[in-house]
Amino acid sequence: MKTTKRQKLETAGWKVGSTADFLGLSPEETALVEMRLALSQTLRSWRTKHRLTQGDLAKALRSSQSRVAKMEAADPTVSLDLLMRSLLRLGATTKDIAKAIA
Amino acid sequence: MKTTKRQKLETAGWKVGSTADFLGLSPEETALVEMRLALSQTLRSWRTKHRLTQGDLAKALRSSQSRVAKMEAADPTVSLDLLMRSLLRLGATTKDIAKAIA
DNA sequence: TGTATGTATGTCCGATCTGACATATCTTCC
DNA sequence: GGAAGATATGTCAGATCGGACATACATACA
Repeated sequence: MKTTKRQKLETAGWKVGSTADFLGLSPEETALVEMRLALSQTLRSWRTKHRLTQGDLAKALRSSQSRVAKMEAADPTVSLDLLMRSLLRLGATTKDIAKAIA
Repeated sequence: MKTTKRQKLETAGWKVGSTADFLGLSPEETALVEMRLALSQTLRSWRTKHRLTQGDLAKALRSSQSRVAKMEAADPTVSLDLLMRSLLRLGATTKDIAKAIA
């Protein structure tokens, strides 16, 4: 794993090479976690770039502030679907999403 | 829209430029449909490449033949999450997925 | 310190998704 | 034509997800 990715995961509270592996996360599960993280970070960067609060974004998405917070926290109860839908509604393209998760 | 993409959509039963637009699909919704299609096609190609039946794949995924069929048909009841999880379990990487949806 | 603004966390119930089953519709042989 | 294997379609109960609300925590500033 590249150092940058490891840092991202650990920043989000995942101890790569210790906790994750100890928990027995399979490659798929790890990949899903990484995708969720990548998308959540992309979402936050889009939001802050536009100088929006989580509440503002929630309104734009017809969601709630708490859910936006969970999205950005890569909460397990947030699906990739929701993250992608949110990004798309913010004007992101499939290419942007592809770039984020690659 | 590029011709190739239009063909893919129409092959799957979507009349791009007629039904889709007539139904008033927003850009996000269209993008989601396209992603689902791209992933479903990738899934089918991976399966056939491995010479597996839908039943075989279902067993590997601990799912059912009918759900695999729906996945490959880009059925609206199938989430992007499920498609991605399935691809990952087949050995695809996040890069493969990114390439598929881009 | 206290207030205002923004963010995080926990819970709940209605909505959506999923595996499973039944059954229908192909294909490909004989 | 018909049997066998593969794929498609419809339905449903249980599982997961999502918006909403309450509330806790954080940061800034007077």
